Order: sequence, then structure tokens, then C-alpha cells
Amino acid sequence: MHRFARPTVCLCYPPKNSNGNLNFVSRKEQFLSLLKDCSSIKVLNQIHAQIQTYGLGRDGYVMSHVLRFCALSSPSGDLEYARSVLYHALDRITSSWNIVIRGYALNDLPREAIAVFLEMRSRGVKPNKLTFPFLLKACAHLSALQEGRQIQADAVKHGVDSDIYVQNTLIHLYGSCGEISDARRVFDTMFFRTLVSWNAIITAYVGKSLLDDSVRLFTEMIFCGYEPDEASMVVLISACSELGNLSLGRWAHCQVIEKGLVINCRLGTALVDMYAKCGAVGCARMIFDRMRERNVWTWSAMILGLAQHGLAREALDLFLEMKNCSVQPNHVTFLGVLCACSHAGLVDEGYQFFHDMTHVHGIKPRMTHYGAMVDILSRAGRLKEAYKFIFDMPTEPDPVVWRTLLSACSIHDADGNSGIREKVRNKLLHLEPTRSGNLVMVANMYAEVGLWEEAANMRRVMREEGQKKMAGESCIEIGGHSHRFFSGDDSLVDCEIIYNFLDGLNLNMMAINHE
DNA sequence: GTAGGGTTAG
Repeated sequence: MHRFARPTVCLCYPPKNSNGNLNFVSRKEQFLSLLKDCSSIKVLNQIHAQIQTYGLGRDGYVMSHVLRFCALSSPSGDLEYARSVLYHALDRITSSWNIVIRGYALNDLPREAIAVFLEMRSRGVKPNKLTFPFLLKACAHLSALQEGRQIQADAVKHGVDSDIYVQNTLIHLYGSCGEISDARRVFDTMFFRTLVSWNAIITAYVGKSLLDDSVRLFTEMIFCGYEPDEASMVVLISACSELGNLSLGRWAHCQVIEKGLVINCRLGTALVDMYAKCGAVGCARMIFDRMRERNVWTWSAMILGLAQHGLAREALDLFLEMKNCSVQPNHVTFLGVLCACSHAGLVDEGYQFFHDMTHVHGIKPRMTHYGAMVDILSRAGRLKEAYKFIFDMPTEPDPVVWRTLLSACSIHDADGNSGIREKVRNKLLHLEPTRSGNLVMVANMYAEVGLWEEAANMRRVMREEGQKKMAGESCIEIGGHSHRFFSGDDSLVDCEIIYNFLDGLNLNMMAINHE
């Protein structure tokens, strides 16, 4: 109540100058200080009404403070209110438009940010160098390449394209859209660069999976005398996790400690993800447990890491713990949860989680979630159910979903499922008639049941299409050295021992299966 | 004339 009372008192008894009139400047200052102390939209409404009464509703400076509160203070801000104030009260003050664009961009409403910019342009308000960074960020968020290019042209038109902030966000935009050559062009033409420029271009390379290049750029950055910060390390570490390069990842972790960088939420999450992806799930857990602040991404990375290592029980326990900590799961969390169900053969639980994801948490399933459900059903050998599940999907299934089921068809006994196998095979070949991986899988399936002519036919299609299946490739790190090897590779040292060991493993698994 | 910006997570 106290907060509500104070502005009213001030407004009723405004200071007066020697003539007994309200001093205009001091009234303005008074409103500014009220706005500074403003605590809620309700109070703001009162102040705003008073501002209008005193004829200051079109004062750019005062109104920019009103808008600042509406658009940028969370969680009590109100962007729609800000937009209506902007559209009705002000028309030509660039900074006010910038604030609202910024508010939308920061609150994950990129479409609205772009809409406000278009409105601004249609009213003939000139943008300045501060208009573009958040606007371009909004485009990056949407991967809106065309709009981004047009906005870049607008920045050029207004002579602000050489601004460092604009250029850095342009790199970010092109990186987010996967346009690495455009990102690089901006980076190369920069007269002056900052650490952020380097971070942005390296991120662009990592996003495009050009991992060796990204590590090279990182080295170049250090060579140029830049001190990597938290953001640089996050990018490098995520490159390591995609490369599966544990020793480089460890080196990066050491650098973080040596440089005394703060392991914030993002950096911690990157480390958890890297250790998990590089097979050191124990290290991932250690980092996770030591983190003081965790968000949904941190929990998700850990849950997915555990699930992918077959530690299904631990993954699901962690999911419960996360909910107990009142952290709202997102689509990645559920991917981890479904992955855990798939590894542990928990079909009913999988269904339940899928249901909860949609109906309790309001998360719209993505193709990867459908894929995970099909994987759960397929691994459990419930092929008919998997087929029905795909059939009932509201969107057109992608080839990955069909491939999951088709490979399950070849693993599980075909009894009673041959009809499904035919259908799935036809669907997949219809969607991707020339993909070598599909043709090989189908050819092998024919061969297994002795349909040699059909198998040969598939191989012929492959030849005619000029396709050669890329050999499966992987790498393993032993004693700090990375060893790359291929499927069926017989050039390895001790290759005979390795293959004998693998055969032994297969026999053991078959024996367990028949117990 | 006043105020205001960028990069980082499966």
C-alpha cells in the first residue's frame, strides 16, 4: 500500500516555483523519479494518466521511460501496453521504437519485434544504429534470412552497417541461418573486431558442424591476442562435444579453471553436455552436482546424457528431482526421458510421458519425439503398434521415423509383421528413393529371406544412381590420441583380436536373449 | 539535449 500511496501524494502537492506555478523541469524530473520507483503496471497506469493530464504524453524523454518500464521490466512489464502507448502517443522518436523492439526480442517474441519495426518504417520513422542489433537478433531467432537481408540493406541505407554491434549481430544472423559464407564475409570486411565478433563467427562454424575450422579459428583468435571469455569457452566446449574430443574438452575445462572464469549456467551446461557426449558421463554428473545454479537446459543435458549411456533409471530419477525443484521441463527434457524409456524397455511409461508432455506441460511434440516413441515401440518389438502410432501422427512422418521402424522390422522376427515391413519399406523408398542407406537396408532384408533377385535389383538401383554407401565412421580416444576407424575396417592393428572379441560379445548377447 | 545495444545450451 505504501508504494501506491507515495506517487499520489507527490502528484497532489507538486513543487512550485517563485511565481507559485509548477516548474516544468521539476515536474518532468518528478515523473522520472516516480517512474524509476515504479513497481507494477498498475502504478504505471496511474503515473501515465497523470503524465497525460500534465501534457507530457508526447515528451520523448518521459515517454521513453514509460516504455522502458512496460517493455523491459520483467516480470511485471507489459509489452502490449507498451506497443499501444507507442502507436497512439508517439510517432517520430526512434528511441521509443527501439525500446519496444528490444522488449519483444528479449522476451522471445521475434515476430512482434519485426512487426514493430515494419510499423515504424511505414510511419516514416528513421531507424538508428541502436535499432538494428535486437532486430537482427529477432531475425536470427526465426532464421528469417530474407527479412535479415532486407534489414541489412536498410542498415546500409542509414549508414550504420559499419557499427560494430550491427556487424556482430549480422554474423550471428547469418550463422543462425547456416549461411556461413555470408557470416564470414561480414567478419572479413570488419575494420575493427571485438571478442564478440570472434565468438559469433566461431559459433557460426560450430552451428554448421565445421568443427575443425571452428577450433582453428579459436586458436587464431588467441594468436591475435584475445582472451577467451565464458561465451568463447561455451562455443569451444560445444565443438568438443560434437567432435567427441575428450582431451580437447578437458583442456578447455582446465582453461576455464586456470583463467578463473565463472562456471555460470551456460558454461556448466556446456561442460555437462561435453563430458556426457564424450563418454565421461561420471564427470558430467560431477560437474552437474557441483553446479549452484541449474536451469532446464542443464537438467536436460544431464538427463539425456544418462539416458544415452543406458542409465535409464538414473535419468528418470533425475527427471523427478527436476520436477521437485519446480523446473519446468522443455522439449529437450522429454527427448531425454523418452530416450531413457527406450533403453529400459519402458513402453507404458513412454506413452505416459508422451501424454504428459502434450497435455500437462503443453509442449507440442516434434518429429524427434515421435521418432523416440517409434523407437520405444520398435525396440520392444511392438511393430504393429509402432506402425499405428506413425499412422495416427498429425503431421507427415519424416524418413527417420520410417527408417527406425524398418530397421526394427529386420531385427525382430518377421512373423506376422511381414505386411508391415512391406508397407514401411514402400513408404521409405517413396520418400527417399535413392538414399543409399535405405537401399542397402532393403537389399539386406531381401537377402536375409533369400530373395536374391530383389536384393540384386536394389544393388542395381544403387549402381545406376551412382550411389555408394558411405562407410560408417567413428573414432575413439586412447591415451590422448584420436583413432578414426570405419565399418568393416581391416587395416587396424590387432584387427583380428578386435573382431574376435566383437563376435564373442554378439554370441553372449544372443545367449542371454535366449535364456 | 536527455536514454539506449552485441556473442554462449540437445
